[in-house]
Amino acid sequence: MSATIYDIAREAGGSIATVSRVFNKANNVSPKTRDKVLAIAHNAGYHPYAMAQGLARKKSKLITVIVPVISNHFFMEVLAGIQDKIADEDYDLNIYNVRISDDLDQQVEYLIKRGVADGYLLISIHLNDQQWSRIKKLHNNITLIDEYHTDFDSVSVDSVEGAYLATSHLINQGYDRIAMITALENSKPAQDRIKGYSRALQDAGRIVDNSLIFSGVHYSRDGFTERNGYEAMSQVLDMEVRPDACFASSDIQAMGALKAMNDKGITIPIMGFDDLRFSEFLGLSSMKQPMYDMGWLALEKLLERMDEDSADVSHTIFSPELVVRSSSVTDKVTV
Amino acid sequence: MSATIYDIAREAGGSIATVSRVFNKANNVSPKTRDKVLAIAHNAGYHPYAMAQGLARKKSKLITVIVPVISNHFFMEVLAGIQDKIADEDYDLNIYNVRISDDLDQQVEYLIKRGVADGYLLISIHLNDQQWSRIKKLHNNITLIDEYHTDFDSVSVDSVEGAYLATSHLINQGYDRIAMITALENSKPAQDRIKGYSRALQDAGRIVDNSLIFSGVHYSRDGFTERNGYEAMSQVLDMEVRPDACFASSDIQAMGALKAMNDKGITIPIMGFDDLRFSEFLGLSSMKQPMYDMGWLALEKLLERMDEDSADVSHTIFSPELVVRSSSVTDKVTV
DNA sequence: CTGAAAGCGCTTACAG
DNA sequence: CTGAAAGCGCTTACAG
Repeated sequence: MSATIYDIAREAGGSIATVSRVFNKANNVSPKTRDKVLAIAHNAGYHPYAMAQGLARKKSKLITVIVPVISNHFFMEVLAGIQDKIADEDYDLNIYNVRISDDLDQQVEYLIKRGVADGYLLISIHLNDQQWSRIKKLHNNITLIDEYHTDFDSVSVDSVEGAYLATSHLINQGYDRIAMITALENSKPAQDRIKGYSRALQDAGRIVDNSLIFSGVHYSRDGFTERNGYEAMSQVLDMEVRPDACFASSDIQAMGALKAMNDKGITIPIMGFDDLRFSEFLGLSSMKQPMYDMGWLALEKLLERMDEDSADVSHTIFSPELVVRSSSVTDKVTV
Repeated sequence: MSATIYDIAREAGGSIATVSRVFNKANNVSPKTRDKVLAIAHNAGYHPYAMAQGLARKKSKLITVIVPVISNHFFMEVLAGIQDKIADEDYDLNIYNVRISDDLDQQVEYLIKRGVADGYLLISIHLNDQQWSRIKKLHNNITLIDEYHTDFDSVSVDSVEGAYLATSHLINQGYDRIAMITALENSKPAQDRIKGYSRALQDAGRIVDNSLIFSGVHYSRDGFTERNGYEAMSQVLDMEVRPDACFASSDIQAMGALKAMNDKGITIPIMGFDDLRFSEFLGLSSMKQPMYDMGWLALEKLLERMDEDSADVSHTIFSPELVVRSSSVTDKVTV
């Protein structure tokens, strides 16, 4: 270890309390003393040891973000919002990754029990009721992003509605046989999007045909990959009675689907979901999720909660917004 | 705070030393005592408080990754490698973001001085000699990724060579007027790639024409964006004497460039740099960087360093690999 | 404005 | 196999 508060105090001819005050920006230190301490500290490369501060204060001035290892574009954008917001605050951010597996809840519990942060932002962590109630007992300052539970503050997007709108957009243009490209079966967002797709069809008086729902073969990242979309679209195009439009459960899959269509020389209208940065450059129609805003807002909520223990639980649910580009527009598609 | 070691010890009718031993997997505890402590602890939701452990042990069992806020695909892939590697180790990972600005070195210094981690992985942090030597004094366990400095273990890619190979690939196909799309002028990788581009031209007996180097207008994320590439390519295509090929300093810019060509109905051969996941699905030729391996290897080096203080400094420099797809292939491009 | 002292929750020789 | 005690590096009433 390098210099400690004792070293600085000795050299400055003062007490450790004074050194501590200087670094805690207390106002009850004479300018003279302050400058002296600061100079010596700078010279020695001294800075209070975070672990010791944390223990003494019982506060770490740290916000922990917990996110699945499947780091994707969604997470990157949410994180950008969090980072921009925290830049204004007197907190540090640190990010922990958890693996999506059976012990997901244990991993989250472990991170919270160790108790390094003053507040936690959980992104895309989906647990069951019982698991959430165990978590609830561990800490009061937890905000959920991309997940909903009555006991926690949360910021999420209505995937069901988004898929409903996307599918309706296709229906309204007169398409008959609308295929869907989905992801891993037990992925929460994937399920929600199938639900919205099905409802839209039903509300339009159509029958939901499960043979029109494709999922590819490769499931890395829960199937939200270009490859998965490529495979699924290949299957779609190989059908005897070819679908005349397609809704993909993510832009990243839609991108693979676009390539599959290109390789086969067949194009059908397609919609994605997410509206990633690059989608505009693919001419890909999509459902826009306010990812950046979600991150920003979630942190804001969390900080409020940390201030005000007893505030009512707050839930914000954004509605995805239809963004129409060339990929789903009829006149561009029909020859 | 919730239960402490004292609570558990009291309830178990033992001393805190024993409780501590149980949680530290020491072998000198009777099975009976161990089980009892574990049961009580589980019930109380107890786990040693990381800050206290860190202070007492003077070790945190933590590796910190420091990365610019400009989180991009490169970083995502590197991180994936780090994460997969650390899964086998008895360490936790946490990620801190720093802003790219004049006080970048200060931010890094601050994070290291607070001293929460046992080792640091710095990704894409570019500093000058003087700044690096200050950092060097702060901690012995620091590994650089995507940066080279004699004093630190490092894992990087030869951007100059990569750009050289990319440009040569275009030259070898007989293109005459090869434009380059670059990024922010003072971005290190951008500079290196211009260098490689220029050298390749010179070695082929060509003259480097600065009016063929375009950089777009928008510089968010240092100019490594779809938008920037779109703008730059629009300029390229508007030239009176149009270039007959183009090297873009990143795939993300190449993607925007592809769109610009599409919008104008003009196509010229193009190469990117990075070989991102989606590039295969765009048919984009590129220079492959082993991002995942870089992350994995860097962590390995760091752990070795933590074991063996005095080992020689180690540098690994990967050579990017040419990946040819349809975007740069002649017969597909010339009508 | 400054200092002495208790306390934060743990780990780890040391002694038994 | 177990316990008493010192120590990790700080913060923060309390007293002056």
